[in-house]
Amino acid sequence: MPQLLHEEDNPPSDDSNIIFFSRICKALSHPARIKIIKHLKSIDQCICGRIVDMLPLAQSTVSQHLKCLKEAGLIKGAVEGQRICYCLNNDVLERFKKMVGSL
Amino acid sequence: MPQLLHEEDNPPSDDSNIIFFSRICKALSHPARIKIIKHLKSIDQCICGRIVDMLPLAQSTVSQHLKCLKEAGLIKGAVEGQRICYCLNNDVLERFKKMVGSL
DNA sequence: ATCGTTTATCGTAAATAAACGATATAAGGA
DNA sequence: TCCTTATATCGTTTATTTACGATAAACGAT
Repeated sequence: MPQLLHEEDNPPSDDSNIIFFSRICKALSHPARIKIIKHLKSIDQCICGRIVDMLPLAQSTVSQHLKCLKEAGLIKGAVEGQRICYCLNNDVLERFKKMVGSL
Repeated sequence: MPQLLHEEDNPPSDDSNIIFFSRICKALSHPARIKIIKHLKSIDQCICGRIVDMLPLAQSTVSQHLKCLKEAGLIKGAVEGQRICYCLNNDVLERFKKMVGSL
């Protein structure tokens, strides 16, 4: 019987781990984005507008940073009526921490 | 008696911690540089030329990546006659790991 | 003194990132 | 329906990154 290939069956290769890791690092390579992560950590979740208020940057710039974090998988955004509520994606954060630990 | 100000006396501000952290992340935001770090971790120290051999990149490009890691403080290079011997800077690496832990 | 080896730096081209204002979109309230 | 609010996206400018080949600098060996 031929073996079925499911993504979950194959542990990520060393190389794809490194790619994952470098992507997270890139997402965290800007002070504004680190501040966003720390803020979300401290208050659990946050409306986009509060994040804009927190940072000395234009709304469009903050939106760009949020997109960057979202694309890296570090945060998730949930629509709440008119607003977007952001929170950390702890799975990704934990995977990242583990990999840093093994540095 | 006026208090003398030594750098070491002032714990780094939140902000300068964030700057430090973002710099390290930027240094680790490229797969080649992560490979260099992992390699140095696994063999403790390494002549520049071996690192060049390890990576599918031109010598000048690798030299640039090494410079980037050195400027971030992650590695140190020691002249050994004609060659340069690179090794990790564990102090910086440990400080980074601690900060990741507190994410 | 010259030659080969090793590494760093320079110059440059192409790609990506960061910032902004302007504009689009979507939801809620009048 | 129209207006306001909240957020995302577009278009643009400027700066930075990545990669390379060519060249320079330092050293050891001949």
